[in-house]
Amino acid sequence: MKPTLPQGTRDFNAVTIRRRNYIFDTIKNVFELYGFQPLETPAMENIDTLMGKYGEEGDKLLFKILNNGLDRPEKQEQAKQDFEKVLGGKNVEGITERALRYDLTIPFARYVAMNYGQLNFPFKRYQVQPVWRADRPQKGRYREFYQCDADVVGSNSLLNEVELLNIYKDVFKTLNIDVEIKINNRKILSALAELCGGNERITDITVPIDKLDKIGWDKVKAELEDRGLQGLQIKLIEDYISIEGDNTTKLDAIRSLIGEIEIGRQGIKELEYLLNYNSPSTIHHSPFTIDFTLARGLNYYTGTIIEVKALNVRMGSIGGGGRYDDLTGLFNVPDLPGVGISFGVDRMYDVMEELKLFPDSLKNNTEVLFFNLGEAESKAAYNLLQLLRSNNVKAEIYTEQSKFDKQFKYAERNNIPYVIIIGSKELETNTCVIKNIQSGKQETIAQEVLASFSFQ
RNA sequence: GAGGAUGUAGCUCAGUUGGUUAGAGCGUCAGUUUGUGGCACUGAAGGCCGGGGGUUCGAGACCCCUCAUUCUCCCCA
Repeated sequence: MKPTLPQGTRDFNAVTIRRRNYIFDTIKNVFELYGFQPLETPAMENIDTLMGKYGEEGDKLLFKILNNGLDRPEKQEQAKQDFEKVLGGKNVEGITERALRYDLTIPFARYVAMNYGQLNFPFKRYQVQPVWRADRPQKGRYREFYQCDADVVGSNSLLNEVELLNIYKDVFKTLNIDVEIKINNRKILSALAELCGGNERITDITVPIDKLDKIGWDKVKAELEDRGLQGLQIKLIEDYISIEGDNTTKLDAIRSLIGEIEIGRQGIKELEYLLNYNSPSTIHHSPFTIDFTLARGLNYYTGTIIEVKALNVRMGSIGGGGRYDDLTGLFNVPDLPGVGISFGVDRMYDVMEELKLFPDSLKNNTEVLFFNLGEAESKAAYNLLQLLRSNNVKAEIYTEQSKFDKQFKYAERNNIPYVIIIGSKELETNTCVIKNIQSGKQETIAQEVLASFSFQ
């Protein structure tokens, strides 16, 4: 058979893994630095845990796992009936009762709800694991990809937002990725919705304006009309999205637009708090940008919302997050507020590769290769090999007794800087030849002093 | 879910208005060189031209179907 990969999945070679680990390690270090503790959850969850949490679209994108044992004779009749229902578009427990995780937030909420009694609140966890979505793959979109999340539950304090914003700032600064960190507040959008006829309009308003930078005002306007918004309301939304300038200017403008509404005032106050806390003297030079068109699709967000966009490159968002007042309510633990952020590592990788941001020092591999030039020769080499390893020198031996040509090429292609040659001559005199592949220089030394040779 | 592009050697790709036995570069293997790689030269192996059907005297090329990859929209990280 011809081997292939499932659509949207990838193998990772050594170089790629080293680079990915560089990103993972950077993020994890910052998470730990801010006092977050690691958590891992299973690749699969009960399907009930995930269904209905990501909107209609999300349900379609869940990878569902077929139950085992459907072919057992005593189950076949039931299985056929259940499958009929599946064909009608329903999920039936008899056919599938598990699904692959779609994000890290809902499994975390499930975990918090299950362990509510044991956790020490405010509870801060980070999680670095793959998620799966049955989306159609394209640039920057995969069916299996990693998310790195940090969340805090059990605290209403905006200090948590301050922390998370600074985590974003620190990670992208360390990795040298130029980003725009955009923030907004759902309460401001709620106030706008209220002015447009009620809070239940929020989706009709946010979905179109979220697309503004992509499709332009005319199309946004058309979509608003389709969704039943009318003259004065559309004018208001136009005024809203037309707000421009630095953060201070934007705050002034939004105040005069929706400042009459209580929830809007709250949202503005929160936004102002975050910007002042992070950069008290120079609000306009803040690394964070107010973006009133930022809405975010997930409807469980209730306060601050954040999204990170890489500059100088065409790529969807590489991170996002926000505050949710009642995530665990879905699992019968009400009134537990939380706030979290997520890093999209695979997109960050693509951005860094495109902008050539990976340091060369990541090519960390074997330092020494012992040639294999015969039975007795390789045995002598093997003893020295183990000696070097015990001195923490990354070393290997060529396991085939091949021509020099081959062994040299192996060293070259694997970027191994040194080869050590022990042939019959060296065997007799208890010496070995150390050759630097790059410079071509070589020297013969006694085997007993090899351990103190400095490879660099 | 909607639309576009591309499938030819291990890899990257040529292949003219349809015309003999399908090519190049890189890589692989062998040799020049049995204890010294990179460079050079010589030679070799390697192809159901994604799959199926059709048009034609004749299809890698044209038409239809199908599969795969990729990009855009929707949505998202």
